[in-house]
This record gives sequence, structure tokens and C-alpha cells, in this order.
Amino acid sequence: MPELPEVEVTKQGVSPHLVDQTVRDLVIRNASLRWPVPDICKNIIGQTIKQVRRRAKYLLIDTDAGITIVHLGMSGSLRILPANTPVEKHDHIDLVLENGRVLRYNDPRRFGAWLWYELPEDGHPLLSKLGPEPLSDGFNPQQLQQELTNKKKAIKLCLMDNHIVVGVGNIYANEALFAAGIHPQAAAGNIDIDRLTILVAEVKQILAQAIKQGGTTLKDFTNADGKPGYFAQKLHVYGRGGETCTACGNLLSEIKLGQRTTVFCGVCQSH
DNA sequence: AGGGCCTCCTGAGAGC
DNA sequence: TGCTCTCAGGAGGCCC
Repeated sequence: MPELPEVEVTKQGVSPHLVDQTVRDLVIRNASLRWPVPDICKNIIGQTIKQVRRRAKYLLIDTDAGITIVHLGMSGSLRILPANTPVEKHDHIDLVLENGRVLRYNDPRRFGAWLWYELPEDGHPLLSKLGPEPLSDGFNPQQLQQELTNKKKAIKLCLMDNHIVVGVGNIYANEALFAAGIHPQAAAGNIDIDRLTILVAEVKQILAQAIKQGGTTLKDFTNADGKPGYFAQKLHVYGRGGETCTACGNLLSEIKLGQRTTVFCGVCQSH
């Protein structure tokens, strides 16, 4: 399940294979993703790819004619393959390059997206209202405190709110709150600047570490070479409800918050 | 306005 | 063994 580190690892993996390449074809085998893949995506045919970027969990493939926006959803992955590689189940889209290779999009659950947008991308409704990148200076304790002022909702829900900070999904929200010693249900507006400072540092540290290790592999994530990441064994709380806390030995609690599984240590994490 | 719930989908795993 | 049920989850969209 790609979160920001997985998308970043994917970007780093596919980017060298795409930049400066000319697109020969775009093959859409199954357009039924989160939104129907529009035919206008084929405007990329004949274009040369200028660069590949990431914004939040979106991958942006830049050309002079427009931008392809790719979201991996829950179960999507991108791989670089020889163009004659046999198609497998859930291989929905091929971006065929003039050099005989293909960028192949596979997504069993089809929660992902493949869209086309013409400049400037900041005007795209999916991208225009996003908060700061968690690894940028724009995400800092002062900014976070300002966003959380008077907010009564749980800090975990705020961490996962793309308007406040992008790219922090369920796994890393659980892990960062554990590392910062903050209870996931703590009222966001009540957390003082000292604790927010720790939280911001932990979010950055955990995401950076996950990227360095190639992302988290839980079920189906692989990088552009089809290799898994190695972060899963580093998780302290996610997926460990009912097991013992790695810090104090107390049993970890598991609750639902915003319909998402939330795991925490009632001893180590406080309001 | 802000918050909360619903929804899309498939595969894994549990339960019978 | 083989069915059926439940759950997982990003994030837009809708409703109150």
C-alpha cells in the first residue's frame, strides 16, 4: 500500500528510464480506475518526457504538451519492462517508449488514477489545495500549530489530512505518534509547541528513513525493479495491536479512528 | 465551515 | 476442500 515513501521510491526508480525519452504509444487496457482514464491522456504520444516529479502521493510526468498525473491508490505499482514483456493480470496501462521499453501500471484494486492535465498543474483540483510536503521546511512546528489552532479533532486524523500535511498515511501516522509519545486521540489544538516539535521531527525522520530503506512492504508493494522494500520489520505499532509495546512491554491497544485501524501504547502515549 | 461517513475494488485470511 | 464473510485502505464527495 503505497504511502509517500513508496511513491518517492517509485519516482526515483522510474525517473532515469523516462526522462528524455519519447513516447511511442499509450495503451489503456482497462480504463476503470478511480476515475475513468480519459482518452486525452493519449496527448502524451509523441511527446518527450522532461522530468518526473512527486507531489504528495501523486507522480507527475512532465511534457511540453501537458502533465500525466499518476496515483498508485492502495495497490498500484509501476515497473519499467521490455515492451514485449507478456501482460499479466491487472496490468491496466502501458506507456510505451521509443527505446523499446514500457512503463507498466499494475493495480489490482483499481483505487489509483491516471489523468492528463495541461499547465499549470497548480490549478488542477487534485493538487491545488494540498498542504506542505512533510520533508520540506514548509512543514514545521509553527505551521502545524497554526493549522491545529482550536481544532478538537484527534491529532491522528489531522496528521492524515492532506490540507494540513500531505503524504502521511495510516502506517506512518501510527508510527510517528508512537515515536512522539502522543496519544492518537489527543485533541489536536491542545498539543503544545514542544510536543508538536517532537512530532514534526518524528514524521520527517520516519519518512526519510522509510525512503532510505526502499519503502514499506506489507503486501504488494514493489519498487520499479519489482523488489520489495525493507521497512516493515521496523514498525513499532502498525499491525501489532494486542502485542507488547517495544518500549514498555504493555499490551498495545487497537481502536478505529476515522474508520482506520489505530494502534497505540496507552502507557507511552499521552493526551 | 467543519466534521463525519460513504464509496470505489480485489485479494487475503478467517470461519464454518 | 470450498464456500462466504470481513477487512484493508486514499481521498473525493456528499450530507448534516
